[in-house]
Amino acid sequence: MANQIDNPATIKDIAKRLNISLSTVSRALRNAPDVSEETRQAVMSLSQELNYQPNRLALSLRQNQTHTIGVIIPNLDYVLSQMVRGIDEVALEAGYTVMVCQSNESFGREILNTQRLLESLVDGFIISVSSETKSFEHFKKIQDRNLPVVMFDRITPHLSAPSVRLDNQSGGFMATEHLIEQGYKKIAVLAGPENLGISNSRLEGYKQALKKHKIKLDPDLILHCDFNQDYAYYATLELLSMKKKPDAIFTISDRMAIGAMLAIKKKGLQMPTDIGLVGFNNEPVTGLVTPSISSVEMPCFEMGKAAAKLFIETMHNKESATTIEKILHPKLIIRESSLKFSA
Amino acid sequence: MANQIDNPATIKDIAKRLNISLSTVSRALRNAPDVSEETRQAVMSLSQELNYQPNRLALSLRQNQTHTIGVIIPNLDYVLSQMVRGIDEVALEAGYTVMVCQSNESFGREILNTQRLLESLVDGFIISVSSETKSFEHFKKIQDRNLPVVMFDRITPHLSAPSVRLDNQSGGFMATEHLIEQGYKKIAVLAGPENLGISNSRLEGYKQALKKHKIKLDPDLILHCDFNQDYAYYATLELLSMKKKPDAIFTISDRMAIGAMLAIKKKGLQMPTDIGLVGFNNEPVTGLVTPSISSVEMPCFEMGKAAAKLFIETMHNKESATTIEKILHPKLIIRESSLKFSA
DNA sequence: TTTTGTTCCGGCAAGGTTGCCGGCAAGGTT
DNA sequence: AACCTTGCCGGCAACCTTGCCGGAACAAAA
Repeated sequence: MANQIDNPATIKDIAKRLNISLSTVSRALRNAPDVSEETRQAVMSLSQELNYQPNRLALSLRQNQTHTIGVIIPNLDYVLSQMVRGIDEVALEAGYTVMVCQSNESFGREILNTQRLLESLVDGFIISVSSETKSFEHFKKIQDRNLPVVMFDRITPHLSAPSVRLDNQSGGFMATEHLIEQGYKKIAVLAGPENLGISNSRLEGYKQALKKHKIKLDPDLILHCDFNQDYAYYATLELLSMKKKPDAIFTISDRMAIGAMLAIKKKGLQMPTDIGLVGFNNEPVTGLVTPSISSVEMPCFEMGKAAAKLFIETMHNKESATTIEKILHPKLIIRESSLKFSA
Repeated sequence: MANQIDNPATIKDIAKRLNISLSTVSRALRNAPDVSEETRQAVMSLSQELNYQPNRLALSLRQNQTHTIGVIIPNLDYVLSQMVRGIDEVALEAGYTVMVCQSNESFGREILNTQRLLESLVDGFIISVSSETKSFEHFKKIQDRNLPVVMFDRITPHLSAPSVRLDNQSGGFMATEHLIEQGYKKIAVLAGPENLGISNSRLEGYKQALKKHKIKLDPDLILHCDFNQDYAYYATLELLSMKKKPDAIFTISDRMAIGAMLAIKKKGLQMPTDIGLVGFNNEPVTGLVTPSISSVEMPCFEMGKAAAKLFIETMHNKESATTIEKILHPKLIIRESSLKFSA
């Protein structure tokens, strides 16, 4: 029953009680070689008794590292929550603490977050960029300080840093080819913001699938809109009002798929007979709505873990190539919305 | 263009360049009174030029506070994500940084998180307890260190701390009374884990509504199960296999409502005609499934903000009563699953 | 005996910041 | 002339820890 009431015990307290110097206590605690077994025992047992724990601030100040990772993400939706959980998992294991900041898809907020985390003296960053972000100066400031950065999910070529991402093109390809194989002829895409890499890659996969199956690309069937249910709703209404309206839609996210679904229902059309629909992310909601929506699954949790692992590797050998790119693979989950010919 | 390449500038650098003492620089930067206007100007302009920013570690070490709040939550589902966003919002505004740790509903993990955050020397805690937690010793350790704690959402009477919560009883009452008014006679409840306060309060509201409308309480219609879609599914199947099966179900969360919905469909029953259903939380998914599910809405974002505000108040006058309890109010959102008599 | 080596320990500085105290000079008051 | 105020500044200690260096004590080798 040591006095837990007072402030936490420090090395100084131990030294005083044992009548030895600070240095000796420090060495004893760190199992340094030049301490007699006797004093080491004494220090150890007293430190246990006093429930000594090294002061992280002092340690960080001394060693110039905080064992903290700054994580910047656009929001905390289903996908990113899973990823954060993955990051957390690995970071915890490796003795790091994580500071998560949401940019709320705002460029200004992202800059502010970067700023704040730099002030907090984090040891490095794991970043998924906001959809609003077109300039990357604020991230360069991180690299100016020689801190490691890992990008994940929403990566950008404008920043040279190791990254973890999905094979988005493959995902787009799978979704589109599946629709083609189901007999859909005029397949539209609801793509995300034009400057967003993941959106464009998925779109690229779409184009690739059309090409493979010798379907002519119709630019009118490609709509860019915000990553957002409402926009997708109106965009779909628009699509369905075209003279030669599409018979299938591939949306770049499930949020958008939901919007599209609502619009399709609004128009009184049936899935999958009148129109096919495939989303992206495989959020649980896709399995719950009627009809259930096919979607491209992304290993979110794994991706978070991979990002954290890559970060820690980068941390340990800073000289490593910045061009490491870890790519995870998607999986198509087929549900009612696109299954014209059931098995 | 100062040398941004090197390590961040410190007070010492400024002092050297201006040939004055550290103390004077420190005072000048803090706008202390006893510095001549002349030197203050010099210090200010040079500090701008060198892009000086105080080292937070040194500051924290000196002032014994880190301006960091430890947040412990059971997971990052829809509800808690919103709340975290609210906490973030207020904390950022007040100059605090937030460290979020997920317990994953695990008692052991919650203890570990507490431990880690204490080691990180956070200035205090904002906590929503895990459903597994029955002992609260680990939280007492926080209070032993005299750090402020605010509980939110899932609060417990076993820890005396200011708290922010929903009027859960009222929520349970609203949901149940609504079902009664819609003509349902045998209303079952899928309650959460027995030791979870929010679950019991909602259940209490249910009982209160029955009492008000002079409906006899049937203990067989109250099932406790985990906060979880699968458990709810099986529990509902069980309910619907009873001889005198219920004609309505109130679930303590939307996750469970989804499970119940799936079971109801599995049994081939129709909502709202054969059976009514009301959930809790008003997650977006409730509006998307067919039939859409009525649910009790909870102001998550506001609750997060309130928790952070309360924390900051508690922080500033530590002597304040620990019994402050801020209560937010729910709102019933009526959808198809319970609307027998549409307007 | 002197040299060399070993074992253990203490002192000091550093990391960046602030609070307290004392000091110095210029001016004003008795 | 002796004293006190005022304005400004520097030194030192403290927060807690670790790394480096030097030194004391003693034993073994020359």
